[in-house]
Amino acid sequence: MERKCYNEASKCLNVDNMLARCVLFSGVKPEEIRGLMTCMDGQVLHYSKGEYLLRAGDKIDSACILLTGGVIAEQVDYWGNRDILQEIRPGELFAVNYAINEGEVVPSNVVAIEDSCVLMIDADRLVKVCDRGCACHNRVKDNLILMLSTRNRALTQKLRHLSKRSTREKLISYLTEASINAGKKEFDIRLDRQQLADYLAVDRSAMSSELSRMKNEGMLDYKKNHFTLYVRAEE
Amino acid sequence: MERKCYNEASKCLNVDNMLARCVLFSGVKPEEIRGLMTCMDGQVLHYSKGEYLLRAGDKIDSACILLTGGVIAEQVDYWGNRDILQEIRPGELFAVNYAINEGEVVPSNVVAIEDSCVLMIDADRLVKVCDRGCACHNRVKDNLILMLSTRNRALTQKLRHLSKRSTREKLISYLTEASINAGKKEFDIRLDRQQLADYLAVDRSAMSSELSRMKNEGMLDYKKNHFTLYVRAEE
DNA sequence: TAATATATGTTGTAAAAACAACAGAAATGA
DNA sequence: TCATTTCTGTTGTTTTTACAACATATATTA
Repeated sequence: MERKCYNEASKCLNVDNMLARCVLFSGVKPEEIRGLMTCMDGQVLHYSKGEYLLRAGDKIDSACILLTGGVIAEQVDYWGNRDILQEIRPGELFAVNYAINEGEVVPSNVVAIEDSCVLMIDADRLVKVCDRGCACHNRVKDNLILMLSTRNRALTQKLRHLSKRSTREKLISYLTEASINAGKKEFDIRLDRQQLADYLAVDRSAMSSELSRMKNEGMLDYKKNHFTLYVRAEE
Repeated sequence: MERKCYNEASKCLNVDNMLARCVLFSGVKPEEIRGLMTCMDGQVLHYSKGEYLLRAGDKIDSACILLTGGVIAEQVDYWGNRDILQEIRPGELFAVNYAINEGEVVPSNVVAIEDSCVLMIDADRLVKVCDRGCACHNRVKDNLILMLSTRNRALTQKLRHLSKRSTREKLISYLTEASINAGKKEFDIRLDRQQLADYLAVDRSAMSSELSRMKNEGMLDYKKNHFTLYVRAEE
């Protein structure tokens, strides 16, 4: 695992444009990125395939952006069962929540599945606006707030569905939300059946059965991704 | 529902000290709060018991802090079934994620269960640091990042457990995390059985049975809130 | 268009969870 | 200390879900 500062590393990597397309740097011009990296002291670390970037239990002080390669977050339980939580692709920001809140430990391993370059940005430098008071640093901070807030919404939403005990209740929660978002009782959903089942953490075929039971009961109608909800008198 | 600016309303409410204890205003002196409220144009709204602060589907541009009284967030599905998601107490910040991301609709109703006073802060004014460049405004922004990040961690963590399909897997996920946090295989948990069951969205007695099954299999031992995990060879 | 692949729905069976009812342990308080 | 309440564990029954295997519908592509 070798370490370089961003401005040196970027000579070979040529990732300025890629970074400029990240939400975190939205509104920052590619040519401003290098200045930003100086003031945030961005460091680029190289990991070989199979090497661990983070291990469950670590405490960290830097947020990470994957520049090249690929890494995954994996959860390994006490008894050794492994579960892949997430695949992280170039341009994605990760570990930021644990870097900002330094006391908290990282809950999962992060491991390189290809040779990878990772940009590390110290959370304090990311959050505290530097003395030079550069406008783009403030912009990054605003972007960070937006990203955290967006993620928060998505998580809250999913959690509302997953907190329901039965498949039917999960479906009702999901479909109600889709209907609220659409602003009407007829709407399309973005997920296919398998994706929806995965999202709601249920079996696909069992979910299909439940949907058709609900259709028989007159609660709703659907064809593929198009749903219609019906209020009806209790029989 | 009547509306006043903060500095006027606070004459009767006397909530400067309470606000100063909120995480959002941590590090801001009580006497600075009023200046901050001027520059953020904080408005205080009064709602009578039963009145709706927000309805599912609304778009909003202000974050809310409950000053006095009590409100709840409730989810009502398309078929009219009501579910209380959250009780909000004085000092708590809510709706901030939907205010920051203006395009998104609020997914649940918020209704006053007592006569309540609510401080509304326009999200743009909260996030954009004002021209006067007051230090405490920047401090509030830092606090907001910390709050969003903390909440993000809690949600991610809960979601990791709830994404598991079976009670056993949920328990394994929860206990593994507790063990990682403790840094050893022996630890106390903060929740009692009913709270843990609610957190994992399973039935308490079924969860108790599962725990004792796991104990019989030699995976772990426990007494009340004290748990010990055992690695053991497959029999 | 035919052939193939993919997505969705259906059914019966096995497994798991919820539910209900109760017993015993621990905590609380008079 | 005893009575009462709260918490936890246990058991049997019912309900729900997962699972597997297959049927049908839809989409894709040769």
